[in-house]
Amino acid sequence: MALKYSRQREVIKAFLYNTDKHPTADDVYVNIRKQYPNISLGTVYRNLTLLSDMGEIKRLRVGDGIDHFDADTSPHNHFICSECGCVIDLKMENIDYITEAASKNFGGQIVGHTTYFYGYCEDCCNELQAFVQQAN
Amino acid sequence: MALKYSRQREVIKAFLYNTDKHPTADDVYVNIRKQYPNISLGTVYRNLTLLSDMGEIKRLRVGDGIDHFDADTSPHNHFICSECGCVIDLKMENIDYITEAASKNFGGQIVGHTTYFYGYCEDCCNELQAFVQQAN
DNA sequence: GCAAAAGTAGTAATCATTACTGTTATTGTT
DNA sequence: AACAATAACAGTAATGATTACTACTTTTGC
Repeated sequence: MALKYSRQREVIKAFLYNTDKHPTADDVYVNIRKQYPNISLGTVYRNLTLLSDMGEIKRLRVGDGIDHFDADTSPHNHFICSECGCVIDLKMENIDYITEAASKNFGGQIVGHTTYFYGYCEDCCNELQAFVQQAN
Repeated sequence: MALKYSRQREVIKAFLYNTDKHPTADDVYVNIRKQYPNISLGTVYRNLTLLSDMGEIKRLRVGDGIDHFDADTSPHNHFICSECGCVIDLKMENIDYITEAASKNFGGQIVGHTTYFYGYCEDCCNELQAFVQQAN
């Protein structure tokens, strides 16, 4: 029941805190194995679930069928590139007021929302533009 | 290449059009098997993918790791009950203007968004209230 | 230093989904 | 109506992310 220290969990946490990407369990596993070749994929999954249950990290279901994880638990929204699949933090105003709009004409209770924006990231926009120019 | 008629596809489409629920592939499979015991799960998956690629239905990734499907392709938002997992259509004003808020300070191009509201559905709210009253 | 309990590595199992394969149904053409 | 081309199917095997299990290792309070 009581939580005990584990080096593996610390390493996983440190890895997440030191990236602005939004890695999957396998991303975490592959990267940490460079330094700790013995770590088990099950350990990575268990600790990611544990950390997100404790609220220290956030689990993102971005729609590609694979869970991503984010050490930044402050309220913010995400963008997912339809081309390369990358996940990017958005610096935008708070839009939680949309829950009020949703609460109208609804019998139950709305607690919150998850919003993902999609489109083309800056890199993919540039590549696409280069491709079009080359064609001319 | 050309699309051919298939009874199975028609039945799948009809089932989806006659429910206000948002069934999973397995829901569709189980229900249609009552009438067509020979239908294959693979056929259900293939046709659901085909229909959603053609834009006749919409694939919903509601965050439970299982794809749900909706025959209503008109723009509307969904609510997912944190208690029972049900998916409900929301009758609410259009909130697509949030993409403008997201586009500010963003280098790429934002095409759209997927927003899911969560909380407790009417039925679960009532059950919860009954439970609380019973405790007093 | 020791015992209780939490955590781990490694592997097996699960579950949704997709791919494959040999057969069946549809369709445009005689 | 019969025919050939090909889309679609049923049934099954394979895939990929995730979870469960088990015997061993760490941590921790005394």
